[in-house]
Amino acid sequence: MPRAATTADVFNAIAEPRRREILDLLGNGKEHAVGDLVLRMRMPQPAVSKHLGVLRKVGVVTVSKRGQLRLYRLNAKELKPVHDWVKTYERFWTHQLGRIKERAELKMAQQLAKQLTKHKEEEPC
Amino acid sequence: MPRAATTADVFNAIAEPRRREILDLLGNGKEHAVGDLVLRMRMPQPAVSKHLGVLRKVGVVTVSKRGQLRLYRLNAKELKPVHDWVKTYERFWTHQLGRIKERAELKMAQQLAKQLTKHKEEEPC
DNA sequence: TTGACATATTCCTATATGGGAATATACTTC
DNA sequence: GAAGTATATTCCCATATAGGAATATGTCAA
Repeated sequence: MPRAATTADVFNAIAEPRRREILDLLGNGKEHAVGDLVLRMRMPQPAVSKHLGVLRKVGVVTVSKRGQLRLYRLNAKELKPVHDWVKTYERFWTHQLGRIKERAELKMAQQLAKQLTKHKEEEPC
Repeated sequence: MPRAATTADVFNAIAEPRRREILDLLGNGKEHAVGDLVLRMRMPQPAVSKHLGVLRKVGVVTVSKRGQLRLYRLNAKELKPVHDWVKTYERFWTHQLGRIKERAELKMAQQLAKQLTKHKEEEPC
C-alpha cells in the first residue's frame, strides 16, 4: 500500500507546510481570492490552485464564485479532529508549567469575583 | 519535487493513522516493548518496527534497550508544534460555545475566590 | 467577436511511500 | 556453540505525490 493520499483526511492535508501557510493566511476568517494568495505566497498560481484543491477536498476551505474570482474561506471546524487528538498530549508539556498557570488562574479568579460582586446586576442578553 | 518524507517533520509523521495509534498506546507515559505494541496493534512486527522508526526519527518517541527488548516511550513535547499551530484555530469552534463557557468560568471564579478568601494562608511550596 | 484576465487542469518526472516476505542482527538460555 | 526469542532491515511493488510547463476553462470589457 502506498502512502495515503493528501486528500484522504485533514491530517494528511496539513502535513504540507505550504498548505498550512495558506490556512494561516485565511486565518482572519475573511474571503481571499486566489490571486491574493498567489501574491502573498510568492509561488506560481497553478501550485496554489493545486494546494487549494487539496484543502477543498478535505473540506477545510470553501470556495464561492464572485465574477471571475474564486473566493476561498477557511472552514476551521474541520481542523477540530487534529486539535482534539493532539490536545490529549497537552498535559505532557503543561504539567511543569502547571503551577505557574494555576497561580495566574487563581489571581484571575479573584479579580473576576471582585468585579462580579461589585456591580452584581448587569450583563444583558 | 515529490511529497516530503514522513520523517521530514512531526506533521508528516502523524499523518499516518497507525502511527497516531501507536502514540495513543504510548500515551500513558510508560515504556512499551515492541512486542507489546505488535500485540495491541494486531499488525505484523516489521510494520510496527517501521512505524516506530519513523516516529523515532522525528523524535516523538525514544527507545532504550533492556536485554533483548526495545522499550519505547513517548516524547510528547515534540507534538507541541502541532498543538501550537492548530490551537490558533480553536476559537473558530469555541466561539459559539464561548458564552456558556464564560458563564461556567465566572461561576468557577466565584467559588475559587470564596475558597481563597476563606482560609487565606495555606499552600506549601 | 475578440482580447484580457483569473483560475483550474493536464502532462511530466523524480522521489517516497506502506505493506508483505524474507532475511539480518542481537540477545538469552541451554 | 546451537537453538530460540525480539527486533530491525532489505527487497519488492503499486501508488501518489509537488512542482514546472503548457494548456484549458470561465468571465469580463470593448
